[in-house]
Amino acid sequence: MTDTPDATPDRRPGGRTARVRAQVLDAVRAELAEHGHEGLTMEGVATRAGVHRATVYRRWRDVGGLLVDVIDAAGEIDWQPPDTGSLRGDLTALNQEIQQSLVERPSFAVALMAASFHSAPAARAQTRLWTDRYAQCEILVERAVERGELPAQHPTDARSLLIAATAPLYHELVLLRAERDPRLPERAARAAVLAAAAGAFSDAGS
Amino acid sequence: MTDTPDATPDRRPGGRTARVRAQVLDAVRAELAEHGHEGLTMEGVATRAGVHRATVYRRWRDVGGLLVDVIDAAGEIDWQPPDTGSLRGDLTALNQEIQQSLVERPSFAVALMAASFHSAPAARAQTRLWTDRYAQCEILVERAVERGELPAQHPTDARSLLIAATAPLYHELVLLRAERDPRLPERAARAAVLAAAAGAFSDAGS
DNA sequence: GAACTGTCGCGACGCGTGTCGCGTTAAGAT
DNA sequence: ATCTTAACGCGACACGCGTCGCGACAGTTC
Repeated sequence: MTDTPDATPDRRPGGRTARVRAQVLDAVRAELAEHGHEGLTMEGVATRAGVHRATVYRRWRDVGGLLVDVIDAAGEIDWQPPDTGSLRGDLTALNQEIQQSLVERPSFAVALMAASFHSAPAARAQTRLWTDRYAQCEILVERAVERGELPAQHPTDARSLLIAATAPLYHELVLLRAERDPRLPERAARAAVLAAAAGAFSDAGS
Repeated sequence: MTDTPDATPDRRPGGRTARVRAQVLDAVRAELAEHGHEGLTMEGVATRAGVHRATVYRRWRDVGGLLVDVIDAAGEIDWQPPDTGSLRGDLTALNQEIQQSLVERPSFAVALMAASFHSAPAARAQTRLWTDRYAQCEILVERAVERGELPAQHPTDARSLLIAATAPLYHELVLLRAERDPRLPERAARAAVLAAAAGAFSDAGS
């Protein structure tokens, strides 16, 4: 079921094993923050964690395995979507959060994306995390419908709306490597809301 | 000026040098198509090109250098944006082209993105290529204004509109790794056009 | 607390990658 | 046609990555 190779041995989860895991995962985050995804190496993690290389190889197999464990750990922290009182405000706040995570150097989010190209398990873990986040954000659309900001008779596809609102951020900052634009979060949110109001995300074709 | 390390030696660009370059670049494309970006290795390229490893290292330095040369070569082929008679049709056609390039296995475009995370020169070359393509597509918006599909008094920011129309494709297929959705190109194009008609991409704030 | 066994530390090994120096070949100049 | 030298072929080398087998340690159970 899980992609995690052997990161949490169920046979003996006690003191030392758990301590080694915590040391290694902390080392991964520290190495990621210090050297970026480029400098994330098995040997560096092992050395920083004060653990032998073979141990890291045995339990996590490769860099992707380390990322999977870190991603899953990140997915367990409870995250709440913004609630500003309006759909446009919510999407703007969400975009600002996304922009912040993509612009900070080094960016943990960018490191995950880069690693996902090299490890299928890491890619699946990342997809799981983002799918959960988008699902959690669907309540933004529901609240907007309740407030009357969106028409109720044309049911809006929440996922499409959310992706339309957030995709330009990733596209500009990650793929096009553009400079940070302080107005982009608000503009992308506004465009998505206007499209939604025009029925762009209702199931009925034009 | 150019990021290309030493791919085109200006001292002696004649017969053998040019032939080696052509062999190596062909080998890069073939290896990319056969093994994906994962299996693109200097030794594999050298072997397939019938050239010694040291030659490849000397002229292209690393895998990123090879990609830079291939990307620049791809930018020299003349590409024309679609012209279907309507903005929505143009954007839909553009999105279908993008989707095709991202879905085909192995995907040359995805390989470039993955490589761009590991080589700054390759990333710059890719950014140059995409910036050119988006600039070429601005004519789609100009034609739409001429046809009266978009209001002329509120000047539409062509780049923002194009990114809003195409970003969901990359987001779904590359980052979220969703399955191919035959209706996504048309839907993303429609949403962008509706947002543009509502003035979402004009310079004036809300 | 004593036996059992999962987990870790340790060192050695194979392998692929990247570099270097030298001799050879061939492109460009006279 | 001959010379100069840029570019390539070749083999050897160093280095880091990943694996393996063994012994030691510590968590679990009785």
